[in-house]
Amino acid sequence: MPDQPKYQRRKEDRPREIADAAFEAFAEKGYAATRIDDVAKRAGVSKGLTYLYYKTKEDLFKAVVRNVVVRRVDSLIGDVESTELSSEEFIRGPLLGFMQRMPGSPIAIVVRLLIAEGRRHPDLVDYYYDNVVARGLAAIRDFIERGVERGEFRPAARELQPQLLVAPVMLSMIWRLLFADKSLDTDRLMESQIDMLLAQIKA
Amino acid sequence: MPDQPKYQRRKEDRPREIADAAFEAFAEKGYAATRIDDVAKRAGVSKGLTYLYYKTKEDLFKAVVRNVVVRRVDSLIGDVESTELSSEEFIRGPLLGFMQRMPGSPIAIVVRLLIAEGRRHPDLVDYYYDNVVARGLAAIRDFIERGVERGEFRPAARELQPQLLVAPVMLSMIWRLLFADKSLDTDRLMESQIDMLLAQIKA
DNA sequence: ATACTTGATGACTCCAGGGTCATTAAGGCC
DNA sequence: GGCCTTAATGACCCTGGAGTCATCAAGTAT
Repeated sequence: MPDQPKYQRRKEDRPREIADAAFEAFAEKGYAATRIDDVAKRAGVSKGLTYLYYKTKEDLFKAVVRNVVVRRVDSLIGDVESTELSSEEFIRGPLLGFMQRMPGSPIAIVVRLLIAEGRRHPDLVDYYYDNVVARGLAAIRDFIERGVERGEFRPAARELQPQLLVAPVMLSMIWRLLFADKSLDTDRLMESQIDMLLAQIKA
Repeated sequence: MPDQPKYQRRKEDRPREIADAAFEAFAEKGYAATRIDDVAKRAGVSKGLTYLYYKTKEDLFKAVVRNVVVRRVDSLIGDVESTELSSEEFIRGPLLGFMQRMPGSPIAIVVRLLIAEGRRHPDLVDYYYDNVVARGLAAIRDFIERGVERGEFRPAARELQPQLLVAPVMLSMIWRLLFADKSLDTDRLMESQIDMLLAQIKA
């Protein structure tokens, strides 16, 4: 019977592991119904340790949201600027692909958590707005502006509300969160929207 | 000192009054954070009485959702069929108006509650799907079909996904629930979407 | 007026679960 | 190998809030 130690000390990795476990738990049950004990078990850790790294359940919640958001957003926005495709090619290619992946991504779960708990965490909502919404909208506006300057879009394209592009993504997210079983061709939904928008703004 | 009775017995009205109070409370705080005691206070009633009419907190929640849903949906769907306007006039008039009112209506709050708590109440989600979503989508499809038959819409309009009309409503709801302060011209958003859709399907 | 039914009350029970802390032992250092 | 720091444990505390029930009194029937 080799006496393996009861645990390893892994100060560096614990916070992330706990946050990941918490994300899973929150995703499954929502904030209120998630038990810290359950988070700890998923992370393979005692309840007490969770409180060593996160002083309260709310702290943990905030860490989880910030975590997911930060990990995801930058990559996308980088893409928009680095591409060498024409505007239309970019929209129908990488951008459409990204939009289609959104409803199944962790961002969708963060959105649900925010809708559910946002009222009680206004600072979190602000954080999300600044780091995801505002930056996303700005990126779309920049992209349109560039298209206009290149002569690919009509100048009137500047009046377009970026939210028109986001709306079917939002609906698809909610649809999948609520009606996972009831089928809806969310990919086609986004394609159609892009068709309509391009028809409006193409030079 | 007139000896007014401590309470009246109002068997008939209590359930609705309690459900209304509960709706308010759930709207403000969400399901988990709402205390039955608080609901009772808002309804001007003792906690015990709440349990006379609704056996558990969950029962109360379900009653609230069913209540709001039932009260609202029928009126709308009736409108669609009774109108004598042309299809375009109807869309740009009453339908647009209805869409614009959605984000501020109790339906928006029910949507938030469902997103937050839906996972744990699948029967409620089904109920909502059958009574709101399915019927709403069917109404839109019927409306399009009628437009095609009248020669107002191109036959290809039949291929249109009704969700394209709903998407900006959804986004506006979520936007207002989360970012009440950050302004967004949701009315214009819906108008633009309708412009685009009509451009696609008009004969 | 008196008795009876039942709508309504609110003090009470009970426990789930967030948060604490005394204790343990991993693992680095000399 | 012995010592020390501190990551990690888990038994415990304690509050808040869902749900109960003995009791009261409003309204009704006789």
